[in-house]
Order: sequence, then structure tokens, then C-alpha cells
Amino acid sequence: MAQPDTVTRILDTAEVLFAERGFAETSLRNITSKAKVNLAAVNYHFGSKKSLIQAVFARYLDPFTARFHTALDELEARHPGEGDEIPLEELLETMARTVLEVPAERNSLKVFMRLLGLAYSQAQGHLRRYIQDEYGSVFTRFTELVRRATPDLPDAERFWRLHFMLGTVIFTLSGLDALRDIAEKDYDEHITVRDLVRRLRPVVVSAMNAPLPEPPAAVRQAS
Amino acid sequence: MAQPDTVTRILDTAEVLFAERGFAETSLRNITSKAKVNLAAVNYHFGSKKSLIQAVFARYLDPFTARFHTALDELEARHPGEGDEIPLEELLETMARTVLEVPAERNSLKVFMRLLGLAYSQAQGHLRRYIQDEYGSVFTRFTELVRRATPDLPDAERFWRLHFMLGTVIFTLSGLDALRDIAEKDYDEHITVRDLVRRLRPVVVSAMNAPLPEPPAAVRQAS
DNA sequence: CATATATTCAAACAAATGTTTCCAACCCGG
DNA sequence: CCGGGTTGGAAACATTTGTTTGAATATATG
Repeated sequence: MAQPDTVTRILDTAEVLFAERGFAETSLRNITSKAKVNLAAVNYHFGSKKSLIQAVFARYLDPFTARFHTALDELEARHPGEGDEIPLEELLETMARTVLEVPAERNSLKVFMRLLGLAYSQAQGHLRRYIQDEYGSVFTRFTELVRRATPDLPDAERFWRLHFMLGTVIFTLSGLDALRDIAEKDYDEHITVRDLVRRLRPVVVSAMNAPLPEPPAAVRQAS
Repeated sequence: MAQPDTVTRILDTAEVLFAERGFAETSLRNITSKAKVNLAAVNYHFGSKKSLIQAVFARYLDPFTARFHTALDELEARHPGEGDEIPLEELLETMARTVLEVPAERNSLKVFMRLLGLAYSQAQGHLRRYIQDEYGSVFTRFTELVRRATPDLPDAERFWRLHFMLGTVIFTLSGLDALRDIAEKDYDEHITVRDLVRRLRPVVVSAMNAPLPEPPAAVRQAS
């Protein structure tokens, strides 16, 4: 269907520029000139800018969902029984490992995280729907396992806390370079992604296990 | 300098559209037509689109920094002594209250939150620099108070945890529309920003007070 | 080798954008 | 009532955007 060279060069350049400036702020001429391909190549190979954006995501999310599914398979195989649920720590650990694994080949963890952040903050975009439709199943599977690991948490509360932690991870890792600079300057500490995960673990676990908030005023009055 | 009517109508409309679609995706024609003012009015009153964006932010951040400074003044006045530091909960509470207070007059909490999120996710824009230069002092004052409230936390650890929580808040609030859609669909729960803050409080406190991570392998071996 | 298909390329296209111009309408102090 | 500075408005401007075209070239196929 396509000379892999041109398609790959477009994808490699596009994901970097998208991550740096966002989708609307990155023009096709910007991408094609930096990738040293013809302007029409994008429309030829991908059809439209919208499809290019989806292709950029697919290149990360396809391998991610595949690996995450098999990782969850193994985890479930190790905890077969009825009362033998997978601990929250192991679930989070597995997700973290998979997230770190996928883009490791291209050293593009930062790009991947920033793209995820953009996809979420695009309030009314086609992107969220596309990702939800295409890759939603892994996440519902994961959240179901988290539900069993935290049976005392109300469903809505767990939903929000999971997204709180998603924000922590995405924000931290997508802004890693800037934060690392500050941290090294102020505390002369050379941080690695592995260190960050080590620091994140107790924070995320404590956050998920935090006491329930006091109910809103209306509910409190009614009870 | 300007008839307040037109200027205000532009600002009111612009902030809503910016919050809904982002800056690049909102055209001046979009703003002016919805505000029922002439297209040239934006460039006449503000000079450029960039200045309009900054003006939208200034209308929120000017009163915010003022109120936050006085709120911190009162807090420090209530805890004068050497060993009488302000508790972390009170610091977070004060910040949350101030954030909620400012846009309450126009019922535009959501808009303010989303604008803050946009400002941060605009990775390399003029906006973060502008906000940092113009309003950075309050933030450093706040972090210094947090340092005194958590004396047992190593400086580097507190640095990272503060940014973890910053990520939580910014990610959640900037993607609020998207998350709210999902939450309403799955749990038919109409969430408000105030509810979110209520939910965030115990999570943030627990995260800041989480146990320290196990030291990295190299250090653990050296000790 | 010849032919068909796939890809690249320069150019042009239509639409949308931020900005500027220039003139009419307005307001208010004299 | 008037006259000068301020504001409003329609149109045009110059760019930039995503997309399409049609010919040229490369690649593969039989």
C-alpha cells in the first residue's frame, strides 16, 4: 500500500510536532517540510489530517492494548480463585510496566504521554470517541479488575480517583523534561523514569485508599 | 479607553468559546458574531488575538492573586508563632476556596478551570510564560508555606508530590467536559466543580502524606 | 522488456484565518 | 449647535490552512 519509508517518516515527525504544539497548531506543511516529504503525501497515504492523527495514536495504542491484554491474562491466571482477587498494587504495577514497555523502543515515552493528555483535553473532538470506540475494551477490563480489588469504594468514587491518578501520571511524564530540569537544578538529583515510578507508587496507592469524602450538603441533610 | 459594553461582551463570549474549543480552534469571527460586535472590534480594543487571550486570563487571575494573597495573610496571622505552622489541610482548603470564590460572581467556575488547564497544556506557548511572569509570586509563596507544613518530607519528595497533585487537578479540570460526559453516562451523576473539589480533598491530602517510597536500589545497598 | 500500478512532485484550489483600511455614526464639552 | 476625538462597521487585504489535480517518476508484474 505504501513505501514504508515515507509513511514512517510522516508518522515520526507528526507525533513529535503534535506532542509539542497540539493538533490544530500543527499544519500539514509543517509536518511535511520537516519530514522532507511532499505536501500531498499526507493526503495520499492517510486521506486527511484527521486520519493522520488517528494513525499516530494507533501506532501506540495497538501494541499497547495487545500487550496489556496478555499481561492481564497472566495476572488473572496467577489469581484464579473466587476470593483470590488481584491486589491493587499488582494491577497498577502491571499497567505501569506495560505503559513503559511500549514506547521504550523509540524512546518516546514523553511523546506518548503528551498525546494521551491532548486526546483527553480535546473536549469535543472526534479523538476521544475514536479512542473510546477502538480501545475502550481494555480499559473497562482493567477498571473491572480494579473494582474487585477495591470493593469498599463506591463506583463513582473509584471512577474519579482512577482519573485523578491518570492525570498525575500523564501530567508528570508528559512534562518530564521540564520537571527534571527543575529538580536537577534545585536538588541536584538525576531522576529517571524508573525513579519516578518508584516515587509514584506509594502516592497512587495512598490516593486510591484515601478516606471517603464527606457527602455533599444536600445528601448529608437527607440522611 | 473603551466603552465597557463592547469590551465586556467580547471578553464574556471569548472566554466561553476558548474554554469550549481551545484558542486555535476559536476564530475571531466566531467570537465577534456570537458577541454581536464587529469583527474589527477585537483588534481595535485589544490589539490582537494574543492580547485578547491574555486579557481573558487577566480578568480571572488579577482578582485571584489579590484574594489569595490576602487569604494567605489572614492564615499567617492566625498562626503567628514559630512552632505554630499552618496545617497542610488549611493551606489546601484556602487555595481551593479562593479558586472557587473568584469566578463565582459570574457562575463561570467551569470556564475558569478549563482556561487554566488550557494554559498548561499549551506546551510551548507564550501563555505559560506570561502567567509565570505575571502571577508566579503567589505560587512560590504558597509552596514555601507547604514546605513548613510538611517538615518531614524531603524537599525533592515534596517537589514531586506537589507536581503529582498539580497534575491531578489540572488534568481533571481541563478535561472536565470529557470526564463529565463519561461519568454521566456510566453513573448518571451530574457532577459539578464543587463536587470534584470535595472529592479531591481527601485524595490530595492522602497523597501528600503517603509513606516515603523505598529508596532506589543503589542507595539501599549503600546504607 | 513492456506494461500497469504505485508513488512522488509542483502547482493550484477553495476556504478560513488575523489584520488593516477608511468612512460613517456617535458622544460630549465648548 | 457644533466640532474633534472615540467607537462602530463593511469591505478588502495578505496569509495560511487542508485538499485536489495532473503530469512525471519509480516500482513491480507478467
